[in-house]
Amino acid sequence: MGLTKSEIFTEEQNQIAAIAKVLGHPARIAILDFIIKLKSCVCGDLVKDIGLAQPTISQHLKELKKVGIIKGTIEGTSVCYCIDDENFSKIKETLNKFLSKNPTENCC
Amino acid sequence: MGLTKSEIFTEEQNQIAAIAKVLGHPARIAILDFIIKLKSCVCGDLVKDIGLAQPTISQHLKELKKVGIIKGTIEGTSVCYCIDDENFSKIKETLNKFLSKNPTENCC
DNA sequence: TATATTAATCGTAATATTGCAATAAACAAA
DNA sequence: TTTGTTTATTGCAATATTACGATTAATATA
Repeated sequence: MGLTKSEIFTEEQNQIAAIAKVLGHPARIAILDFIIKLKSCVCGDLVKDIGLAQPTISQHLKELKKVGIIKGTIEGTSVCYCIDDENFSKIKETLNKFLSKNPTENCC
Repeated sequence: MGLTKSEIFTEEQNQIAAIAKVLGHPARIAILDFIIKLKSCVCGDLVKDIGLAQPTISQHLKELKKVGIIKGTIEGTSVCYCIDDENFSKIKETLNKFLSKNPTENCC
């Protein structure tokens, strides 16, 4: 009831789902788009660009950080958010591995 | 609230997020694993294999069908669920396009 | 030190998701 | 037609997510 039964799935299934879940919100995709385009990596700029309240953006950044897609570096009073290249590569590998296991034939 | 503000994001951002969201649950990954391995495509076999109640599996199948990853074919009293190859290819392309846009350099 | 700037955290309301029991619907077989 | 088999739908309880105002924490600057 509202609670995912993680224990009945494999480690890998849970991991893939966890990554996909974090990517499963347009605000987080928009944040990644913004950071990847190197427009800026300062949190405040994200708030201005995306159009959600600062606490909301902060919350989404936290989610992205949790799975290791981005990392934050404190620079004075502001925080610089960047792609965590090493982790993001691993994440992409995990997803690609799943996406590439296609059935050679189908039954219907 | 609890309501995603889809209108402030691009079509593409919403689309990527919608796909990722559906993949963001281990039961749905397990279902895809099962179908892809061609163990069986009958709904009832999924229920037995995965260990969630029949209505729960049925609900997850509905989600997967909604974004076009799978399709269901009625075969007598049972339903055969298979990967919708054409749609799944498009979905993978969309995801890969996003995953491959990496920043050439990083700021931190 | 006082004040501004920036981002995180807390608390809360609204909505969404997950899971299942009960039931319905659709079809096959006796 | 009746009965069994299989899947979908309904209704509901428990939990999670999204969003934001208010506040806090941390640092920079006057």
